[in-house]
Amino acid sequence: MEFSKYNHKKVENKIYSYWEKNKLFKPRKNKKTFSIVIPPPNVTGTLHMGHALNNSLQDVLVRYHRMNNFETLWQPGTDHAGIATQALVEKQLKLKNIDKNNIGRKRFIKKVWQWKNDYGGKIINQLKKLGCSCDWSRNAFTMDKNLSNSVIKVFVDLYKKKLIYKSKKLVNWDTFLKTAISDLEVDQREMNSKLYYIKYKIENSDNYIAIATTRPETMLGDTAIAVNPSDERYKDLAGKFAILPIVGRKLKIIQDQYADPEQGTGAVKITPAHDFNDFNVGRRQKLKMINIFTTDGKINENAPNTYVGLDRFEARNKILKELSELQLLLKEENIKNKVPYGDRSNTIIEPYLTEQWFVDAKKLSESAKKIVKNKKTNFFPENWTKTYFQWMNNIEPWCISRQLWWGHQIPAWYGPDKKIFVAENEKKAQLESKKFYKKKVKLSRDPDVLDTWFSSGLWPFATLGWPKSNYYLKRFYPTSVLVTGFDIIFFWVARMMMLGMEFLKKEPFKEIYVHALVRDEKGQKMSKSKGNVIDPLELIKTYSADALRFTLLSMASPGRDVKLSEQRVKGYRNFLTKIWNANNFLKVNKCSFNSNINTKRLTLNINKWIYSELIKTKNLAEKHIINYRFDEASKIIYKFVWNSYCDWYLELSKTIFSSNDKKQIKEVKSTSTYIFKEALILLHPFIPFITEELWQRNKLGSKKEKYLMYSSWIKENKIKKDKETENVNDIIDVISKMRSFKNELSIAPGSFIDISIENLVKSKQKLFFDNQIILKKLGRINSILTKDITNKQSASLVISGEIIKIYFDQSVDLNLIRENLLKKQNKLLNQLENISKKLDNKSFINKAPNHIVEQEKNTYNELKSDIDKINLTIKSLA
RNA sequence: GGGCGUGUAGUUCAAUGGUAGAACGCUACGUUGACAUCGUAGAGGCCAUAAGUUCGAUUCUUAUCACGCCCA
Repeated sequence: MEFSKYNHKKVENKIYSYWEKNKLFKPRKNKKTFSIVIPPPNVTGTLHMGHALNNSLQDVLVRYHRMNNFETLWQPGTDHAGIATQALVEKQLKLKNIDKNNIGRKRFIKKVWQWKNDYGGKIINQLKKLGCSCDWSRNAFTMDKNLSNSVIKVFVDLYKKKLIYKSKKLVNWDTFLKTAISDLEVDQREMNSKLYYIKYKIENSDNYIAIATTRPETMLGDTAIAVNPSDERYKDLAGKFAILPIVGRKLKIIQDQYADPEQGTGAVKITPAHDFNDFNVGRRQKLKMINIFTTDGKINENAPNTYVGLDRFEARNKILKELSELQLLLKEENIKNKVPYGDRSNTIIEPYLTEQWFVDAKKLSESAKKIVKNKKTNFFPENWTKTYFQWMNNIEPWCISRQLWWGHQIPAWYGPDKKIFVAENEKKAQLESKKFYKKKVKLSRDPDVLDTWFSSGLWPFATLGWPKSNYYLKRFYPTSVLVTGFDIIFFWVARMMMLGMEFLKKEPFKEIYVHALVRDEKGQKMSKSKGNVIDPLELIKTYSADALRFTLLSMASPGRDVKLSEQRVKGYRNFLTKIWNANNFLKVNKCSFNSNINTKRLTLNINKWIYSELIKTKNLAEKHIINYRFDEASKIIYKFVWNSYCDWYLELSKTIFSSNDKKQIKEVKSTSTYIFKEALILLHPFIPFITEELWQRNKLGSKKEKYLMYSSWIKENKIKKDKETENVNDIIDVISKMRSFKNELSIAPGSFIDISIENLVKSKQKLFFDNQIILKKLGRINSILTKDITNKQSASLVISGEIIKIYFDQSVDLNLIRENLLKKQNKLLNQLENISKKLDNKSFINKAPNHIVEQEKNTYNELKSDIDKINLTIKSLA
């Protein structure tokens, strides 16, 4: 009979719309709850391997809990990604020759929304291709009305608590995007740079003081020179003045611990407006702060005329040229240093003096730390706790304002005298200003928007409806687990913890499962520039979403990166085919899926055996899922389906099918389908598509459990230890050994042979006779004899201390057999020697635990008996 | 400089205080009315190096050497 092959391309889309149509992803009321909020992908994003891993993991958890009677919510959504989205739309407009400044803020934002509505759903559809079972009816977006309301409320609230403030500070300034960014968005890259040694003339003297700098152009903003108070070389110069070359400004030579006598010349120029360390020196020493850059990194009017308008790097060259003409450039040194780059713009970040809004992260971090310390929130793997604390303990004020248009505009209004009114809307701000000024004044709103991570920080509760109280918030907050990559522990996780604790007084998640990065098969980070990016959607197209998911899950070992190779995906695609074909086998044998079986009343050993294997597998898989060991869980189920069920059980069942025993056939028919059905249920969280397809094809839904997605894993968890299931293991062992023995002796594996079990004990003989149909078929045995045939060539096979004689018609090389046996014997002798050494060791006998000693003694005896039997056999070969 | 992690079969990875397992790859063979996207069998490892703890270390401790990541 010919069967159709599994075609995932036809199946997966169809199945997904079936789930959606029947609204299966919505939470169903139940006693226990389980909830996850998705790490919202950027609305500009497309699905990459990181997403694929992240969401496969979440989907397994969600599907597992949904099946097993938890009221389960997977809250989805996307992030508005301020900079990325604005840049993207700006670029598109530019192609149409439209400048955003010409159309103005309002119209520009309209354009962004239009883009979002047209293309923003792309990644959501890609998540669907992966099989994600999010409740899409609740799909959220960080710029949605209700989320915006939460953002405003949080801002106003924190401002009132003085946890948000405005301040003039040095910030990381992106001269390309013309906005401030947070420290986390700065990438420190090691570069080959030059250290320039420059002479500054001492006032009223012919002497010079030499300083070293990697950024000579910033000298235009120098306001002092610092030396270390302990530095004898400069004792005399301290307090005097140097003349800033080119500019001519007088610079006081100050003493400050910051100057490191070991570095450069020991004297250091101080540019408080353009260097974080110098800024601190400037504050301590009350120095003037001179800003020399425009927002786009050009020299401003605070510099000599010839420099104004020059780009910062042009200015550097011009300065160097001029200094060398003035013979003030002492030398250049090649060095390696860290240069700050903006992770979005890829340009060098400028420390820049501006007024920005800050969150007092230090205060907020206290309860966020406490909750982890008290183990209300746990990291898995646990060592991420350290990373979390390390950052929390050294937390800096968080700069939250961005000079962008796309995002949550800061709810702050300014009066004519720059007095700040923070309020939920303009009306309220007006009211407050009226109170203050005693009359109506014109207010202007702060043009800046909030850092995107500010709104993502509210994600776990804002998406559930906060600040309104509703069923979802009450039911699903705190969420059960956050599944995320380690790269955003600071960016995102820490902030959700802080804001969640501040506003809900409860931790946002009970557990944080931190997964690794997906790399290519050589262990390299995937990047477009390297060209080693594997597109998950391509893999889905070729091998199916199920195969991709299974691959990622089986490789998700804690604390290890996932090195993805296409071969693995292919391998798991084969697994799907295997399942498909097993189903075909059941159909060939007219196994009906609807028959009820009472698993307690199984009579056939093989049925009892496969049932107990099923329970074992379920127990382990359950344990592994709860412990986030998806690698182990997927492996154990894989092994059960392929090795236990297909390789052995179905093979064994063939012997029954070809017999005449109607009763036995009936039991096998119903057991095989029953086990298959249960296997589909176990497999479903990992490979939802093919399991659903088979569920439907076989009409496995009952009235009580219509949907596979709602079918619980089997409840039974006791594993019966009885002789009958053990017998099956023995039979399997005998068959395997027979096969390998034949192979070693180069006997055609297909040939039927006679064996004699004369030397076996009675109970073992019984085993052989009880299972002779199986043994004859799978072991390819003609007849099982109880008397030795003396006139035939034979060889002896030793199985756990028992000898079975095997006869063959074709002539076999006796030397081959002998060699073979000797090889085996040697191996055993080595083992025996090791064990007897142990047993001779008195301290081992005295100190090792009893059961280990017993165990060693047993192995010793077994080995000895095996060796003796082999000896006998070798002798008999003569 | 501080912190974290990883070195186990050709490759990717597990497990374990009582001398090691899987998958893929490789080799040989192909008998069976589910399946060649398959079956059966096989080869393969001083568990990075050194010292210590222990009756016993691949496993615990320390050091060294490699590699990776994060923070300054």
